[in-house]
Amino acid sequence: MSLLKQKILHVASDLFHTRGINSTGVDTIVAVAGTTKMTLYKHFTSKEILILEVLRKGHQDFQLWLSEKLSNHSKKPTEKLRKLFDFMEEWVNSPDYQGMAFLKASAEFPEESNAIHRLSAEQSEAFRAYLSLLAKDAGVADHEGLSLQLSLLIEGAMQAEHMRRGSGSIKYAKKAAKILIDDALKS
Amino acid sequence: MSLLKQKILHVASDLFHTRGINSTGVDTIVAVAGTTKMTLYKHFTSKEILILEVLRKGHQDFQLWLSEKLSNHSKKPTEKLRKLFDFMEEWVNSPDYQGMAFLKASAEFPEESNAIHRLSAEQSEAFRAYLSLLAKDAGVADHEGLSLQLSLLIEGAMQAEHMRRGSGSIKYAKKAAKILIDDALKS
DNA sequence: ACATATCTATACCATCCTGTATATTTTTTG
DNA sequence: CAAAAAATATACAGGATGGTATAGATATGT
Repeated sequence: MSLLKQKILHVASDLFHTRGINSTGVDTIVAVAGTTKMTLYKHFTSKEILILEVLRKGHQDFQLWLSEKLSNHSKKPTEKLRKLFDFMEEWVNSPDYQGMAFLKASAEFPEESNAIHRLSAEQSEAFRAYLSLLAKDAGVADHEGLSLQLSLLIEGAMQAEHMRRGSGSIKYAKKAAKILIDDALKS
Repeated sequence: MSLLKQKILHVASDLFHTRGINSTGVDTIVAVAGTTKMTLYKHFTSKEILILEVLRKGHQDFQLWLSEKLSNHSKKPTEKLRKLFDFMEEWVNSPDYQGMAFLKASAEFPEESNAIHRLSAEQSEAFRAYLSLLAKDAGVADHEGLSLQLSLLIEGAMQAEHMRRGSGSIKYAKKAAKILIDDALKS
């Protein structure tokens, strides 16, 4: 992938996160990225395509980062599950954290027929399915249920951390997760 | 308040919810409400003011509805706390449910300097404070912590229910809430 | 019936937005 | 160095948007 294309993707992701997707025009994106509209439209056939690629890259980066962190930490499934929220906290506090893009995207494009909305929903579901697998490996009977609960906590905490920074959302989400995981493991 | 003004507020709230705020033009609002732009701008000096009033009304309606339901149900604080998620479920399934507006609004207007964003953050915090009061009355020591956790679950569930309808988010949020409340009450 | 306030109808302006046309310059590659 | 590819500069079309101007219609209360 061309350097410029990467730069555009990164700048767009940043602007979408700080100003919102609909409120960010392509003129702003190319200005910040230090290029022109012609080049942008040579790499992305439309703004919608650009948005979709930003979402895809963001989700991929996050999933890769998380699963690598988890497998580096331990081979034992229950250890992984227990360490999950520590890594989520690390992710939120990492310098170039740009939110969970699909959360905002689905809010800005609420119609189910919309391609951006559908991709967001898929990513949200994929993340939950990943959590479900973690829980299953750890021997949780109702791993589907637990994964849903954990994803609610995480998505809620992301949202809250964005709305009221420094509210300690992650910290309390972590405590809640511990209680839920303990409960799910013993039954 | 004039009937037309109410109608405009209601239609705007509905359109904001189904199509998004930024994607809904004032032309569309007046067309659906069966009136004209002149009338709209006589009642609301700008689109931003309209958005703010929609948010205020939505939040007020919800808070009134919930606190009334809770006090009608029982006078005992612990009973109220335990019944909370049942009413949340009822709210989500009610015919004219239009989401928790402040969640989406804060996503569409992410800048902290923005008036809409600030109101959203205030409402989110007000809701959490209300939950904290419920928990405190029920004798929960760390009522601030529990209220934060419950609000994460609720906001996460609202978001999820909007993204993947019929995912059973509320049902599992309710189970999680029960576990967290039990844990908080016994310690 | 008269005066006042509210609502409608319609046209319009200025601005912003996505996307394209055209021509020129820079970079890469053989 | 020459040819091809990629990037720039700039201007502009076409449409949507928020908001206003003007003038007429309808309703309300006295």
